[in-house]
Amino acid sequence: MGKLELNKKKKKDALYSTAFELFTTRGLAKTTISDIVEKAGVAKGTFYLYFKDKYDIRNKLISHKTGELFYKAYQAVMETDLTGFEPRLFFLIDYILDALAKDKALLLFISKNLSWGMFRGAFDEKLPDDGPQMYSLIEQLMADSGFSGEKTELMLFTIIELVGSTCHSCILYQQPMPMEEYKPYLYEAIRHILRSFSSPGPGEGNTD
Amino acid sequence: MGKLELNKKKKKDALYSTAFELFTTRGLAKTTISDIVEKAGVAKGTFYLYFKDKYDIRNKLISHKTGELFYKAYQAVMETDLTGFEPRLFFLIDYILDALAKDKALLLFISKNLSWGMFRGAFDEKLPDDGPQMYSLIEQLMADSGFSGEKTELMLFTIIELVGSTCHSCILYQQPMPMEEYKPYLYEAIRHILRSFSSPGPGEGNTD
Amino acid sequence: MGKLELNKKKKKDALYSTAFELFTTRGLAKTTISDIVEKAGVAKGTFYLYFKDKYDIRNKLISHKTGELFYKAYQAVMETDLTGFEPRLFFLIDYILDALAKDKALLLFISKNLSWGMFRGAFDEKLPDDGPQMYSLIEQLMADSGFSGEKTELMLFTIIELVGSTCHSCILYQQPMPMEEYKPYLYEAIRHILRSFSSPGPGEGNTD
Amino acid sequence: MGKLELNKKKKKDALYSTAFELFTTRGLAKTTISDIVEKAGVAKGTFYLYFKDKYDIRNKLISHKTGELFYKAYQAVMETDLTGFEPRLFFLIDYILDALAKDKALLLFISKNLSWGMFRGAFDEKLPDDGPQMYSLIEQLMADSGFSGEKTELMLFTIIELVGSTCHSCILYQQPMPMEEYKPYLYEAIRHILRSFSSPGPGEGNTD
DNA sequence: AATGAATGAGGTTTCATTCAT
DNA sequence: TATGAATGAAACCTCATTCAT
Repeated sequence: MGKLELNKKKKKDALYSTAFELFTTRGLAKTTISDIVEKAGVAKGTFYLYFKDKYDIRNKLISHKTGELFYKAYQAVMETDLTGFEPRLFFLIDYILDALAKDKALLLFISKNLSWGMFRGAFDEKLPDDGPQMYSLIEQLMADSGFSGEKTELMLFTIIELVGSTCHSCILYQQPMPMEEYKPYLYEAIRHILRSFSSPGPGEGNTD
Repeated sequence: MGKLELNKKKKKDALYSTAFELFTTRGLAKTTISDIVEKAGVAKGTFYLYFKDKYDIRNKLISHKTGELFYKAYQAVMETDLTGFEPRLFFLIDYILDALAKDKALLLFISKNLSWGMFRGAFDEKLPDDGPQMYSLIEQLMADSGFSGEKTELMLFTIIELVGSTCHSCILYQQPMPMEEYKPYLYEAIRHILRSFSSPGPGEGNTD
Repeated sequence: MGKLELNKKKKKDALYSTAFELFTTRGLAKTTISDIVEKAGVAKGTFYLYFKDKYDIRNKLISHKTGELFYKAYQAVMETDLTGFEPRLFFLIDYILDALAKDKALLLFISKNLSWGMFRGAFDEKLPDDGPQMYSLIEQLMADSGFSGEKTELMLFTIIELVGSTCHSCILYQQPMPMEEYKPYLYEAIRHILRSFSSPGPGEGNTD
Repeated sequence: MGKLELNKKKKKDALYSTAFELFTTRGLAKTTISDIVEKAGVAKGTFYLYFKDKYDIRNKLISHKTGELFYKAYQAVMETDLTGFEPRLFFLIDYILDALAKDKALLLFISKNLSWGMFRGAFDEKLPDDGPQMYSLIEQLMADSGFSGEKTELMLFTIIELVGSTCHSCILYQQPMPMEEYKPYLYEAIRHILRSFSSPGPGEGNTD
């Protein structure tokens, strides 16, 4: 990479990290492009060389940050000796919840975006050099764990929405209780949900 | 109520309904106070007579609309012959999901705010003449159904977050599938969650 | 005075005193009519029954407050045994300076308006029931003191401007020194000014 | 200075001179920022690039205009053959009074600000490229004139306040008489004041 | 005489975007 | 590529004033 290219990347990165800091501290609506470029130490015009507007850089950041978090969680799973889908899934959830509990700004930022849309590549614009997509990582995990079955997607959807939504409330507002206290109930609920998808589906089996 | 008072209420109501319409059609960020007052047919100063700013009227609207929806659902439950907590709960959920499916603008507006905070009176400012609070309605429902037990709050929290979060995705984006298709799985999952809270709690019972 | 008349005067007085308080604490520009009526506990429309606008009540207040101060000073002089113009003049100045030093808000308010214009009835609008005008009080003082002479008006003008201007700086900002320290020099200067007007006027006498 | 820098200065200067013109013709309160930028031919945003608000540009203008006037007066003194403090002082006063009599708008603008605060660098913000401070100019004049003595500052203060205050009344309102008529009396008074500071101070010497 | 809800002109201020350098 | 002064539309908000009650 030439000197020019390096310099270019440096400015872009400065914009990314500054924007993230400002979005998480003062919020999207109260962050202006002027704020970002000033703190990043680049000129106003430079911003427009790389991003269309505030929402453009926001979307790219969400996509990037979420992907990064899942990828780290996935790597952590792979470094354990765990086998089987369920243990690995709980490890993954645990990892993510811990990370978010430690970085509430991040949680607030990706917020309820930690949901299904993210997994299905609903985002049009990605960081160009982003790694593998999240959904494929989970599929990988399931394949590696010998897990396979119908309705798998629905099961994942249900679990992800439940985890994302409850952790938002428990971590950020300690409502109705802190995450650590709620976790046992959440995991128990997830275990039951897994079973609800393993047993003959609604309307399929004999429910007499 | 005198002529003056009536006129006062009329203006305020015009602001409320116009703001709701604009928020749900073009979004909060793209709705200006000028838009609201112009469409409502009142002067700009009048807006500031009743609301601090855009966010003030938004919050009051969310609180009001959510409360209204729950109250209607509660009333509908009471008009049925259903007895027992579970059937009533499913009727309530069904009622709300149907209402939201029919009014996606409302869903998008109260969006993921259809969550725990709403139930616990976390909102400081209510419409002055708002009816009973939502949480007390649910408690009423449970008491009437002879349902009582510890961890009831946790159970409600878990279910509400799951329903709110999944319906957002299924109704608004048909992701991963339309609500009607997902419903059987959701209800089955809820049934299992209910059971997970009925059985001895995590770490409490014998889990051999 | 009937009950109605009394009530009327009460409201007007409330407006006067509230306006004075606000003008002296937050300044004219930052005081709104809304502020005044709210604090005075009367309705907005009531303000317009008695005053044209903010500047109207301001002018009437200045005129009133200045006249009041001079009248008190005059009365104080009259209660002493002092005779002769000079001793009485210095007593008068002393009285006023002390009063202003004790009430800096008042000084700031009548500020540099404590000047010639005030003495010559330059103000069009007076408080209807204001007492005798200031200039006639001084004339009275001079007549009572057996003082009379040409150029008397010029002498008074010169002294009043000097006192008003220097006390503004010394009392409010202690610049270049506090009033108490400056006073001896001021009085000495005034004594010399008196002499400058007693001696043959400029261009009149033989100045060889 | 580059083309860009020149253009920048041109805009700022246009704002300064337009603001001065409007402030002096229609007054501060009745001049809006919209008026200024429109007449100056720049965009509204440009104003906020250089000034905080109306009061900011006003203060900078007062400081600038007063300094300019004093500097011109000082230069004029230096071009004469006058020696000794008193003749030079009277020349200086004369110069300033004439200038103000010819430019009543300027007098009204710097108004009673032509006072002690100005001399002691009480102003925090100056035009960046402002010349020497006024007080140091007077000190220079006194040093050059071989004049030195205690209480010099007090003497200057007394004279400046007297001149500033009386000229305001005489020039602007011809009250109690036009400046030209009052001048002989003013100068005679100043001569006496000078003597009052030359003779043993109040309470210091034998005044029998 | 007194009220105070309603007005809306008109002010201030912000900020995304452009473009000459 | 990078700059940052300049723009000006468009937002916000205030407040003196009116007038029906």
